[in-house]
Amino acid sequence: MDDSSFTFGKKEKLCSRKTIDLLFSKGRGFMAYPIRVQVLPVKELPEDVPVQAMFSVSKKRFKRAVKRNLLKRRMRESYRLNKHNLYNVIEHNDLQLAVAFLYISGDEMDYHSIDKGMKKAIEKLVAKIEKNEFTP
RNA sequence: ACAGCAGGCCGGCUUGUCGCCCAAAGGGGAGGAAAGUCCGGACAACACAGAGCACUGCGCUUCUUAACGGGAAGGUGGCUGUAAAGUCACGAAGGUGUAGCAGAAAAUUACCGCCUUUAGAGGUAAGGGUGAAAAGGUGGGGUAAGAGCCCACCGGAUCUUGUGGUGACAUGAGGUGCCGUACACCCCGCAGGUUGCAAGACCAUGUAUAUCGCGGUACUCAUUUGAGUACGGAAUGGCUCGUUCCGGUUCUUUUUACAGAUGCCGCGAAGGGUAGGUCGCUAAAGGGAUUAGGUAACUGGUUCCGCAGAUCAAUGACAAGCCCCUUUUUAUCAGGGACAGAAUCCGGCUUACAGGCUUGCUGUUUUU
RNA sequence: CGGGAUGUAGCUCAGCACGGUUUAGAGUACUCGUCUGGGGGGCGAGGGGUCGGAAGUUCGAAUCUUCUCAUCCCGA
Repeated sequence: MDDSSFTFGKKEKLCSRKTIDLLFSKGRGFMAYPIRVQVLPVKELPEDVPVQAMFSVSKKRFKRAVKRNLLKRRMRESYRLNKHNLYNVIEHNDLQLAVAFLYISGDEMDYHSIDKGMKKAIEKLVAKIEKNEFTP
């Protein structure tokens, strides 16, 4: 684990509209309540990082932009602090992934509950990688 | 002191750990509404010789402003309130229309009643019920019975005129019996080209070409057309005139010549493709303090500051302390801290909002 | 982010516009009756609406005005 492993810069964010479209049409998903994860192995990410991630909260479930922003920020914070495990595994397997985290629950949860969910999600994802589900 | 009316301001604070965006040097990083997108501008692209009509919006006065349907101060009337105040309406002059049901009648009214009269017929708005609204009100005279028919007072309207005010208007004097209500339209004045930063400009990527315009080549072959006007069509536009552009009839048939167009090539438009980047993009009708003018909105001067610019989208998470609120006699503990997140930028309006501070005014009660 | 449209019976729509006053209407679905031995289908009758919500104008609002809440569409 190096020093920069708690950062979450622009390089690690999933920005390309094209890859997002591809992720939701071809990627595979699983649940880790209150989060739904959508994953796709990508050949050529534009930046030299193992994972590009994005976070999303439905407008239907939360009308107010303030609440959506708050939940996205909590998810991002939790991902930032827990991602090192995922990075290690991926570098071992020589992969690049595009990942989306969608907030599914209908009510506003505090940071600790979201953190629990995020840890569970990453564990599941790591397990799937170790079973070689994403190697083509 | 309590209750209330009108206005202004604030919109938790501090520290630590780990992070994000812009700049690359320090530094800076959500709001009063960033919201709704209801008005008005700036800015950009496109359109545009001009004139008239229509449509839409606004409509008391004076001022304010880049502009406004906003704001300030003020006027008149209706409604609400004991009051402070709030709210709605208001265009010189004039014209037209509508008012279901009920009711005699919704505006040149006559069912009952009253009066004249043999009857037919006529007069009448005092009384009646209907309705949202019923012919200014009270008293007296008058009359067949009644009525502004006449008179007094009161409430309006209108004309003449004096005074005050920049003005809307206010107020005094005199004249005229002139006297229902509500709404809408006509009319008058002012404003309005359209679309919006996903506007628009540039770069990168780059695959067949339907179609249209311009230029060139070939005139071998095939097809087709032939001056001008009436006329028709298109563009401009909400519509009309006008302007500009295009088409093209002429009794029929044949031959020849000339010129043009299409089939070929190039360029441009369009179409198709791309979904990446740069600019627009933040210094602005800017903000704070102070001062001068003005009742005020606002304007001028001086001085200081340089104040978010993301692009699937930053401005955060966690912890501790303080502050405020709720429960509790108090403290501890526990729970909670409104509405809400920039997206081209400004000026307003409207809507949402815990709690707190503050100025002026009104009413009631008590004391002096 | 910008622009625009629509909310009426369980469902799909009329009626709204410039004109305010009718019992808010049609199709389908539902219930009952009837024709049939029964089903389907036909015929007849019936129930079901605070016209998305709240204020205002008016004697009177689904309709006009203002605010508000949903849903949908278009734009590099």
